[in-house]
Amino acid sequence: MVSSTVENYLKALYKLANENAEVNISELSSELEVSKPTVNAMVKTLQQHGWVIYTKYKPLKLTEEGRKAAALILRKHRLTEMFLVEKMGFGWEEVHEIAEQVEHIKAPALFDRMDELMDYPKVDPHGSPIPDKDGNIIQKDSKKLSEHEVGEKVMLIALNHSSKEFLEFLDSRDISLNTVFEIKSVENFDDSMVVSYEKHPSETLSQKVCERLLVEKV
Amino acid sequence: MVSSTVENYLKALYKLANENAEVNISELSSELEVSKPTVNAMVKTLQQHGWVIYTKYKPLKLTEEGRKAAALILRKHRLTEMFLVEKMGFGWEEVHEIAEQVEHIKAPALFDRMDELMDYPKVDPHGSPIPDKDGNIIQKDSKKLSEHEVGEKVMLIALNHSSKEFLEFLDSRDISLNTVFEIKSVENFDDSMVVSYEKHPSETLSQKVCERLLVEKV
DNA sequence: AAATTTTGTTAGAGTTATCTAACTTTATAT
DNA sequence: ATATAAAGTTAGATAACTCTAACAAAATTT
Ligand SMILES: [Mn+2]
Ligand SMILES: [Mn+2]
Ligand SMILES: [Mn+2]
Ligand SMILES: [Mn+2]
Repeated sequence: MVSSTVENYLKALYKLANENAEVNISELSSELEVSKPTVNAMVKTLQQHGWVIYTKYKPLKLTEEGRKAAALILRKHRLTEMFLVEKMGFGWEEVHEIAEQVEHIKAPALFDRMDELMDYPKVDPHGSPIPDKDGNIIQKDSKKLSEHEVGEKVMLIALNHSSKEFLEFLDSRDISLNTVFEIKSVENFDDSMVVSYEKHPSETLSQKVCERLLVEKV
Repeated sequence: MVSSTVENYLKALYKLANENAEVNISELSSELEVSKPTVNAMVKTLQQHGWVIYTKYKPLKLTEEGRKAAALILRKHRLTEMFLVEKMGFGWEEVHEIAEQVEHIKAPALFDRMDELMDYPKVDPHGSPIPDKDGNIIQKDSKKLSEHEVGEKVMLIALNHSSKEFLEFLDSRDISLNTVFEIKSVENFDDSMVVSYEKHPSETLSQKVCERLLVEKV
């Protein structure tokens, strides 16, 4: 049976492959905060599972089977997060750590039941898509808030990175998924934006924040 | 952090200590289906945690701290089982395997939330008591059905052993917790009992079954 | 009391997952 | 083109958890 350690490497590889197609040992090493020799050894395990194509000194390529296996772990992670929020009353900033553990549980029925009880949600509490049982994943196309212009009205549909600190910042400003922003102005100096949204007639968001908010035009 | 392997040894030790007070390496070895040298090594780890008193060639004694640590794992196991049955619609025969994994998750808030959502249940789906947050456990006193006599009316409050096969047998006879039996007769030859209960005017239960049903007089 | 069986320990080894140190290969800069 | 830096690999070690084989101690039987 695949250990949670191996599953975490696969997940990290999947994440990096979504950003770059080809992935370096070094990237995986810093993503997972383990040494390069450790990654080097683990890559051989991933290869034995048919999840990665590996040739000495060449960048790693995730295979289709690897992509699917990773998506099925993400499915468990995201169903868990959604279940914790929707059915158990946790805040969106509390669920990632728990899901990081629960995603390794080998009990398909548990996750299918969560799925059913929530009536087959399409996204997790942070707006990330939930892969289906075959590992298919529908990525809604969205743009960063920072790429939009003054006067546009956009709705928050997902987050780019979702650290606890960032989520708590959003909570403090009453920003949640589906919040509709109107862009009032963009500061040339630091690319910060002034936006308005329900109950907040004027709020300034730093560029860092605007890059992490994925929105679609309304 | 304590690994799930170590936690499983502690649980097994707790279980055996409840039956015998003193526990042998051999007993643990067969309970967990690992070799005796493996147990011998692990006992030294348990000792380092202060969970067991160990002297070469002497039987093991669970310490008070060990008892408490074990009870807290059992708490997570049983809350999980109850949650799966009460809130997620699983059958009582499906939940043990899942709980065996979930009990190792390090997220106190998850289990406290389950507890709260179920309004602090006292027993799991098999009638076993759920320890409180301090590891205190209230064992309801009950007798085996086999120890009762003709004419008595008793209610099923817990199960002695709860293998999937046994639970499925009970399902097939519509026997569940709180079922009230009236003992119609006891067969001297094989100690089987004929009982009646709701919708079952006459059902024969083997001695093996009667020994696994924990009941109290009504 | 001696023999036998059961129980427990030690020794030695394998697997997984990790590290550091040293080296090699590839990429980048001068 | 050469030097330097970055990336990748190999070697060797450690910790956790497991095994089998061999031996020692304790308990049981004869
Ligand atoms: Mn997450
Ligand atoms: Mn994880
Ligand atoms: Mn159980
Ligand atoms: Mn377990």
